[in-house]
This record gives sequence, structure tokens and C-alpha cells, in this order.
Amino acid sequence: MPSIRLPDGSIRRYDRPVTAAEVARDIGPGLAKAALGAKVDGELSDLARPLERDCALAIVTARKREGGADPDGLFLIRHSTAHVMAEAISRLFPHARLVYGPPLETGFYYDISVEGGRPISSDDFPAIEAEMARIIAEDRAFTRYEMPAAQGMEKLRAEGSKFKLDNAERAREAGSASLSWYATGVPGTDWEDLCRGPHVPSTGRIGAFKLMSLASSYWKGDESLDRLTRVYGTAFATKEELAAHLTQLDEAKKRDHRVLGRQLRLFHVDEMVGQGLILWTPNGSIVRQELQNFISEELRKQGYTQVFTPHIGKLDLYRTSGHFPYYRESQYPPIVEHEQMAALAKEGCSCADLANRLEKGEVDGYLLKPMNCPHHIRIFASQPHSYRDMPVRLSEFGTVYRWEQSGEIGGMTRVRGFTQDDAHLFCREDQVAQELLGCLSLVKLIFGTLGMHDYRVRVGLRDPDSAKYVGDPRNWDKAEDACRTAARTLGVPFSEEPGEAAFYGPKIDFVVKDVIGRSWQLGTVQVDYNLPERFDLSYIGADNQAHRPVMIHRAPFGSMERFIGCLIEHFAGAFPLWLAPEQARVLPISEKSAEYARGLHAALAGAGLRASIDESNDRIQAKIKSASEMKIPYLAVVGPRDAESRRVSVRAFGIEANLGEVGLDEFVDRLVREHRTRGAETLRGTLGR
RNA sequence: GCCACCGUAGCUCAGUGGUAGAGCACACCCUUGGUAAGGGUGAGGUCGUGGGUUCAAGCCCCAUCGGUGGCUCCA
Repeated sequence: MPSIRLPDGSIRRYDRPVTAAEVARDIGPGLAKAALGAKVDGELSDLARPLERDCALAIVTARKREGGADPDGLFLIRHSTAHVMAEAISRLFPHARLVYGPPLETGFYYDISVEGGRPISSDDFPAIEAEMARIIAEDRAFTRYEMPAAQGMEKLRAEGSKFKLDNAERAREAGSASLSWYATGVPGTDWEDLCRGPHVPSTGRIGAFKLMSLASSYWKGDESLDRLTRVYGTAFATKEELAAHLTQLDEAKKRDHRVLGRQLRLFHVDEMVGQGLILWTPNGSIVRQELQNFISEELRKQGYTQVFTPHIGKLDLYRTSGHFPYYRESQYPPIVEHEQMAALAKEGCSCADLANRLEKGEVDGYLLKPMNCPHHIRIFASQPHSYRDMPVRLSEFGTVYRWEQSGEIGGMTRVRGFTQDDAHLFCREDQVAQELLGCLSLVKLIFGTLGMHDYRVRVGLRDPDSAKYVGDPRNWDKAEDACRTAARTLGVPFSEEPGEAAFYGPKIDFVVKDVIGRSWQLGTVQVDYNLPERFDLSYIGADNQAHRPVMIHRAPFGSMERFIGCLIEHFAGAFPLWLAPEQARVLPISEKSAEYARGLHAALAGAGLRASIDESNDRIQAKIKSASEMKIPYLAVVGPRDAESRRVSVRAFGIEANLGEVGLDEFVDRLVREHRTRGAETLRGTLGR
């Protein structure tokens, strides 16, 4: 007879099996009414599932005790909404075959095959939503029933959906002895779906929902299999929460770096130039230059040297490095010289022949560089090295080109040409650990200075079942160990992910999310025992013998393009003074103060600050508004009063008030100091805000 | 690359087959105003591009380029 422990520690004993719904009723009518599901020994379950043995039980509602939405409650609501949507679509699109419909962090989706019938379009959303509203209004119970796996498979075979058969097959492989269905209403009469559950008690418990978007997907994520239509939606316990979520999405859209990039004129992508090729406009170039100055200073402190290398190199270079053979599909095609081309044409060489001969190395050409390492390696190899010189640290803001799939390109985060803040460290094996730490501390310093604390760390290891990796497995083991050890010293939680390594070595990546919730890899540190071997690199050791160096590839920003894309969103376009394209704007109240304002502007410019002056005949309110739209950190409002006392009235971005007056010279000095300290000392801070 | 949707003024968008619209931005004039939009006038578009249907196409059809959301991919 079950004795049931509740979250507050109290125990309820029953002399017969009960359901969670009954326990909730015993606790109180309010809870019974609010209950959506149950957590039995930590596992989410239906409210109606019988509890036969002793267990720990928590009743799941839409709301946590301490306030806010309960993730388990949302899970139940969203999973159930997915079912209701599937039923609605099945009614409206009789040819639709359901595949798989899970809840997500912010909603749910359902993958549906509409092969051989009318496709679903977003124009159909109102009709689908209306049908869903009807199903919800009918308030039908989600009714679970089970049957033994063999019998269940029989039933599915009779129904003839390969998708559901496959789902069932996988459930069996995962060890289920039975299969379960959920009917919305009466099994056998009402609509049903093969499903593990759990669900809310009835359709009426779905508070508020909305269909969001339409996308396509592949069955099991395999592009050679069926193409499916994926309908995304979201659901909440109340209309208010749904509205708040939609507002939040709207706000996020305003922080989107593509929107802000246009508004603040930071960058431009031009149809005529090419997809995924970023044009850095003057404002964006300032941000980039400031970041590059910042990192260059740190590199000098850490003993790096700087190099410049060209954007192309011979194909043979990339055959040796392995880039050309391993990543041919993701590179711009090779460049072949005029005379070679003419000779080949004379021979009647076809495009297919050319590709073939380039691959075999019978024809040489040049490649737009996909990575900087081969060039840096040849710099290292251009001179003999002693163990005393090691490590050699070569850095370059190196621009590379990769042929990304057209559908994947967008904004600054996924592009075809980008500049890495790259460096290659050639070191002795006994120096690897120390150098890795140096790289990681640099990454931490950069992220810390910019206030980016919301990132995760991934240690990418090789996939033991894949053949795409080059080099000796023993070297891989050593390198993977070095990465693990270094990551541990970071003091940040990290995950180890097999299959995420580069083809030449394991890596430590820094991953951040954009406003839409997509993850992007930024900084990366990679240990490489393989390229030194492929290029036969060596240094002379204390024993007067040649030794093989180890390479570390590292780029703390990753690429300037992607990093700044993420940085725009991080600051919502409101850059700190040292990064801001326009740092201060002088706003004269009227023409009467124009001369004083020009003097102030000249003083700011003379001190090396990026300042402008608004001499339009707008009123001060309008001047403030247009300056605010450009998110300028400081506004200096000057009128006759200020001119007389040689002071300025200061306004800082994001604070809708006059921060007070400071003397002209002090204002200039403060801003200079704020710039020089990269925001460690701010004027707004000293003005008490 | 695949699927869906979108492409109209510098920007944001309206315009369902019959002579291209609004707001903001821009130019000029009036206004000289102390902390998030003072008023007026004006200029600005071969409706992404190329074909087709039609008496007539921004609107319908096809192709193509580009964008967005996903999928797949990402050294």
C-alpha cells in the first residue's frame, strides 16, 4: 500500500493504489484544480497514472511555488499543444502523416509529411489555430492506453505509417516492452497518436498558444530521406505569459545585429559584391580597429610577434596541410593560371578532367586560403630554430575564405570571407600546458573586459568511429589530455564532445548564443601534433638532435565578423565609449551657443576623441532624440549658461536625465581617461550614476 | 544545397489586374527653442532582374539573383 512523500517532507499513506490527481484532491481543491501532471520519483508523469508503490510525489502546476512559470508545467502544456495541433492538421490535411512532435525550450514543433498532397503554408495558420481552439474548447481528456509491443506493432503496421512504425521501433530498441497511445477523448472514437507522454489532463488545460513558423526538415535529420514540414508553435499557461513572450521576441529582434548593423551603419552586405562577404563601413571599422588594438596590445605583452601573409597560396601547400583534400567542398574552387588554362583548353580538357587532375596534383593552381596555418608554418620553417627560441608565437589578423552553403549564410555570424585574430604557437612538448593556459587566460581577459560572461566551453574530441582525422592516435590522446587539463584550470564548467575536433587536432571552444537563441562558436584553442609532422617541422634540442615542435592554433575572437556580430547584440548596439564609433556629440541649445560648442568640439577632437557637433536648427529635444537613436555614449548639451561658466551639461546614453555640469576641460579629460582605461573609469560613474 | 515565406523611395511598411502611396530620413524656408520629434514647402521609385500570360502586370505564371526562418553542414 503506497506511502507517498510530498515535497514538504510530509507523508500520506493510502490503503489502495491512488492517482496523483486523487492525492492532489486530498491536499486541497485549489491544487487539484491547478494540477497539470505529476513528478513521481523525479519522473514527469500523467496525473491519472496509478501510484501503486511508495514514492516521492510532486504535483506539477503551471507555476512554481516561488513564482514564475514551472518548466515541467510548460513541458506538459507544450507537448499537449503539439498533439492538439497535429489533430487539427490531420483534420484539415487528410493526406498529412505525422512524424514526431517534441516540446522545446521555448515552444514545440511537429514534423509532418505532406507528400502527395497540398503543402502546408503559413496562410493556413489561422485555419489551423481555429481548429485547435475548437479542440481546446471541447476540453477532451488526454486518455492513455497501452498494449504489448508486438500487438502495438501489429496495429501500427495495419495503419501503415512508416514514420510511427519507426518511432515505435526505436522505443522498443530503447527497452520498452509496451507501446502507449494518447487519445484526445475516447480511445477508438477520438483522434489518437502514438506517444510516450505525459500530457495535461485535458485539452482545455492549454492556456494560450500560437503557431509561429514553418520550416523544413529531413526525416531523422538525413537529407537522403523524406523531406518533412516542421510547424513551430508555442504555448503558455496564460494569455499574459504568451503576450510577454511575444513582446520579448520583438525586443530581441531590435537587438538583432543585422537590424542594428543597418541602423547604426556598422556594416553592409552588398548583392553586387557577393553573398556572405562583409563590407565594413566606417562605423563598424572603428569598432573592429579598437578591438584589434586591444588584442594587439595583449599579444605584445604575451610575447607574440606579428606577421602578414597573402590571401592565396599554391594548391600544393594545401595538399601538404590536408586542407585541400579534406575540405574541397567547403572551399572556393582553385585558381588556375592563364597559360595552364590555355594549354588545358588546347588539349580539350573538360571541367571534370580539370577537377580530377587538380585533385591528383597533375595540374597546379592557387587556393584562396581557408586557414592561416600553412602560411605561418612556412614562416616558421624558413629559419632553423633552437629549443632556446621556443615557443615561437606568430600572430596575424588573417582573412580566410570558405565556401559555406548558401542557405547557411546570414548577417555577420556565418559568412564566406572573414578575418581571424589568428596565431600559431610552435612549442616544445614540455611547453604545451603552459602555452594553453596563456591562451585561455587571454580569452578570459577579453571576454571579461567586454562583460561577456554568458558563454559555455566545449572540449571537442575526435569521434573514434570516423576516418576524417589525420595523424597518430597516440598523439591524439596526448593532445586531448592536454586540452582537458587546461579546460579544468579555467574554472568554468565545460562539456566534452566527441566528433567536434578539427581534422588535425582536438580543441577548446567558446560558444555564445545570439538573440534568436542560436549558438555560435567564437574563440577557439586547438592543439595540433599533426601539421608539424605533415610539414616535417623541427627545432634543435639541447641534445643537438632535431625534435618535432607541437603547434597550438588559437583565435580568442574566432573571427572579427562573427565576434562583432555577437558583440553588437551583447551591447544591443550601445557600445562602451572605447568602442563606440561616435563617442560624444556636442548639442548647442541654439545658434547663440554655437561658437562655444565649436570650441568644445575642437577640444574633444584635439584630444583624439571621436566627437561631432549637431548644428542643425532642431530644438534640443530633437537633437537628443536623434543622438539617442545612434546610441552615442555621451551628449554634451551647451547653452548660454554653460558658455558663461565654461562648463557642459552631460547626458549619458540610457539615462534620461541631465547628469549635471562639469567643467569643459574636465569633461574632455574624463572621456580620454574612460577611453584609455577601456571603461574601467567612467565619467558617468563619477557623476554618481 | 533542401523546404517555406519575402523583395515597392535611403529606412520601416501600405498597396489583389486599370496612370505608384504613407511615416521617418534628406533639401530649402520660417522658427533660436535648456534635456527623447516646432511648423511649412520640396525632391526622391523603369515596384530585385529576365522572360511569359493579358487590351492592360507592382499584383498572375516561369526562371534567376538576394533576404528571412528552419533542415543539413561548419577546418
